[in-house]
Amino acid sequence: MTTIKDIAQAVGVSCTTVSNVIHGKTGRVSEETIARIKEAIDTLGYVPNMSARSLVSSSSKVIGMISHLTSNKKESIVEDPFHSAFIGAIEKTLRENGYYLMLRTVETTSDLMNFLRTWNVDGLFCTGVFQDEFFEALSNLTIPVVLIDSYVSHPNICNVGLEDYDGGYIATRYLIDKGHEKIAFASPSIREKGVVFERFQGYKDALKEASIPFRQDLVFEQELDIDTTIALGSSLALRKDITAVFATADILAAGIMSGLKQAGKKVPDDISVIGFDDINLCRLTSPKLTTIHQDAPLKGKLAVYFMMDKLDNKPILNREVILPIHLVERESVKSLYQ
Amino acid sequence: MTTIKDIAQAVGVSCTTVSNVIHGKTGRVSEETIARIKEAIDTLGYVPNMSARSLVSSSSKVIGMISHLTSNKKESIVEDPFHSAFIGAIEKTLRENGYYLMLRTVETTSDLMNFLRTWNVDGLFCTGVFQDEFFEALSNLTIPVVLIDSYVSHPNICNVGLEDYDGGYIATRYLIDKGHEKIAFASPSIREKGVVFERFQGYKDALKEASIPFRQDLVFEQELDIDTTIALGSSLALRKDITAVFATADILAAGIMSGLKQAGKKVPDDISVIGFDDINLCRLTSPKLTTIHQDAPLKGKLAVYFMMDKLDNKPILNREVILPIHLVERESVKSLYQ
DNA sequence: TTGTAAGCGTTATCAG
DNA sequence: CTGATAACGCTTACAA
Repeated sequence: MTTIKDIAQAVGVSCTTVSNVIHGKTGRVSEETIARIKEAIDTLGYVPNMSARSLVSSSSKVIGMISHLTSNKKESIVEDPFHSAFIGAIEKTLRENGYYLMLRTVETTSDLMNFLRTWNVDGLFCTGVFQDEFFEALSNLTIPVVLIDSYVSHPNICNVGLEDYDGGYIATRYLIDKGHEKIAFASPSIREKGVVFERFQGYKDALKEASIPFRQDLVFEQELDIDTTIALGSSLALRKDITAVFATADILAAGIMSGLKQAGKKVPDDISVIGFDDINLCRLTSPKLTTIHQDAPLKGKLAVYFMMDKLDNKPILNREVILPIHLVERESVKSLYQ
Repeated sequence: MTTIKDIAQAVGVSCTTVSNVIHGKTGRVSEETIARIKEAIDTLGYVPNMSARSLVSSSSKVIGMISHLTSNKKESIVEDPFHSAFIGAIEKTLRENGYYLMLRTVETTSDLMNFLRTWNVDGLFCTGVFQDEFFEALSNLTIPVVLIDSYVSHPNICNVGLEDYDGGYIATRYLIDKGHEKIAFASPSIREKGVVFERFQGYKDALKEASIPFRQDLVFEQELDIDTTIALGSSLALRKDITAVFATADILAAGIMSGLKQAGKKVPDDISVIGFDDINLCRLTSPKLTTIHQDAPLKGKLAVYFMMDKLDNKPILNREVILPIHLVERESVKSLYQ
């Protein structure tokens, strides 16, 4: 393994000079030395040893992508097809900026702290953080933290999120405009200050605006695994009163459609369904799923931009960016008029 | 940050002793010292610094999950919903064994080498490796390499794969048994010694066995992005002669079904479709997709077991494990008889 | 313009 | 049973 020392010896200079050249602190080094060092680096195939760098600088160029395992969710972040969509974008952008991505699942706050110190982690991405002890810990960190899809706020922390409230509102409003009144709300568990909570508010406000009374027995909180979503669809089929359902994730919506169909119901003729996310799946179901669109790769890219600005100590003008959503009309909602 | 030195001072012993206790080299240390050291570790919150460890031991507990960017594929591994299914399993199992997972996309062989040396990477996972210069480089590494879904073989390298040939054969045979003869083969590009190549052989052999002539104009090599798959479906609808299509990935199959439907064809009445992988999507399309099942999380788990055995220098009895597949009959294939 | 030397946290060797 | 000490590769004052 070629080290700085090897380069220094080969060229006949000191380690300092080599190190300086490597870091572009080239002010005090002659053109010729620079050239010879650069050549030696190439021919000897020098690669910096990050462990050594990290040891001396207590910074590692490692960015952690953290999946916080809450008690009920057993699998790690990458299980979720939606999340995996932007993790690719994150790796790419980080790499282009000279950083490395570590994936890590943590269960407790101290798991997280240990991880950070084990590697001198330089920065952190997290998704779906709530107002709890874990968030508390995050906000006390000295390294940059960028949250994705989280409704918790702190001066130290950047957020990239979505118009979730608007999404919930627009989806519901769309159903109402099509003449629906008995609109079910299906989602994973609605936790305060969470993405789903926001969409839920949008749903309720749209109802209220249309003077449709909110009914608690129309909200269905479910796990997102395929069996439960399909089962939910089947049981929804039994509810004669419901004419439409707003599901806060496309995979949920698709599962419901499948269950509905299994129970002999036709979408959208018997019951309308609208989703959220606009993943590819929406174009593969039949009927194709009407949904609220969001741009997942852009989310990832923006998250990394935030991260880079913070790592470079650039001033952050705005800690939050909220990406727009819009409705994509396809075939899963029927108008009750005419 | 608490270091070994801090612990040593607190307890009143040397760093060596602390280090020994940490590593269970406890033979030569008194019970009492051990207890006191352990307590100090707890109360002071000591966490080992991996950079330092890595520096001195040239091993880092970092395992790389490599995505090899070939010229045509632009995005990184995690973009693929299928791959993300087992990457979660990998992170989990690695973590349980005290390792860390780095995700990294590389374009060239030297990118890879640089990455390895930068971090003293202890082991590597790769998917979809072909017989090329990149593989050459992998097989010359001194660290454990575990390949997933690759048909290249080398004494240094472990493989976890699938009965791809059988899958291709069984899928095709199933269609033939249902009376189909004009069976299209749809897949991403068929590269020698690749997963798809094997499935293709299975397809051809099943045809041959049934004395159905193989026709090159029935094979469709396509990208897997949703637009092209749907377009393929639509264009397949124009081919009056085809009665069934075997797609080597469920996302492909689903796209084709969608395109077919868009072009006014009914699956399976007008044309039958069979997929491969058995991802959740299969139960969300309508008709539900008949497919070849594989166990993706198990793949991930086994890959890690291989990795652990190699890292522990356990003897590897068998460098290859081939997971079984089986047919899952759903609704997308129609029998042409009666 | 370049070099010396200390030190980052850990482990391993060898000597008490 | 325990402790010095050197070494891993790199950066950074400080010297020259």
